[in-house]
Amino acid sequence: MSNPAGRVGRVVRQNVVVDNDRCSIARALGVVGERWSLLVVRDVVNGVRRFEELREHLGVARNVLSRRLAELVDAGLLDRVAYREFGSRERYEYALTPAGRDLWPVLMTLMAWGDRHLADGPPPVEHEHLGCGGKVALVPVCEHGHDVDPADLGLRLGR
Amino acid sequence: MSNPAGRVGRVVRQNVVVDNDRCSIARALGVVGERWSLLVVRDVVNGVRRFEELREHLGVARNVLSRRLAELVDAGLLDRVAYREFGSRERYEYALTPAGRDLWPVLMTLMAWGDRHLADGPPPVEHEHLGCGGKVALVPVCEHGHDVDPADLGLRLGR
DNA sequence: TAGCTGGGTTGCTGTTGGCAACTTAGCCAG
DNA sequence: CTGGCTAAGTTGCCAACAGCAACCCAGCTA
Repeated sequence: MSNPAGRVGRVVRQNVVVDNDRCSIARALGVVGERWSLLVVRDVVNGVRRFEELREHLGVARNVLSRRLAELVDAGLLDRVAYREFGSRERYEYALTPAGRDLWPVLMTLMAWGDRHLADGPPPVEHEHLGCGGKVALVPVCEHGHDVDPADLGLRLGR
Repeated sequence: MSNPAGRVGRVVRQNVVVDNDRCSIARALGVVGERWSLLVVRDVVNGVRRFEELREHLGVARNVLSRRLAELVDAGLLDRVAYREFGSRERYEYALTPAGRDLWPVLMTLMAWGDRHLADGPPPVEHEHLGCGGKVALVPVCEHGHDVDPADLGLRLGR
């Protein structure tokens, strides 16, 4: 590793370079980094759970969706659960697992970035605190309770 | 749109479905959703700025990296800036634009998710508040200052 | 003048994405 | 009990993109 400044435990602002296959970002992207994965998760979060609904809303080819869903089930982000409607045979829909549900902050930050940098109007969707109706954002806070200015954000290598 | 519950202004917990090309998540993924984009941004954030360094650290093919960098410059996430070292000709390195820098929350949430769900040990990197040394996380807070429990997070359609 | 180095481009090949057509399982109507 | 309908796929084919390796190019140094 060509990382002179990145000694263990040292706080640095740059040149914190982790071997790529140990990096959690790289690993996360290995699971949800493919073309439709996060959009599928987004739709399932939003209540679109069935194959045909997903295909129609996403405009994705059936075989691609089929593969993506199988991979997401496989990766433990979705569960394939049976359901049956009146006068129809048993079918399957897709539900989030806890791991899948935990992706909501990723979706939220992506959405915030898109709202900010790619918008052509007001944000089409906002997150809201059901308790009080206020808009919700993700803010960086340190374990001692300080609000953290992004400029004061450092990286520390673990052991 | 097949979205009976999603009337404008109505707060709902699911079936909030936005037309795909107006969705900020879809747009964001259109820019940073391709295979190496976020990893390149991550490396540039971490101080890896030059073509050869990026290529070596990411293990990506030159032509692919070349294309990705051009696209990221094009999309306004990176700037191609000249530099010159003693005894070398002028070369170029890549620096984050404000829009690129604003991706840090996306990287942070991805990292947190990977740390939580794909880890095989302690987190290799942590974010730290340079003021006090405390670990930093992104927490959902509403505009009225309440900490928001993820279970109390709703979606609201904009106009 | 020849060689080195960073930062690419070009050509070839293998994998993935996308479309369209076909399949399958159960329900229902005649 | 035959034929049609629907959701949820599967299969086949083609085009686009990723990956690898080889080559290029501009300026520096020897």
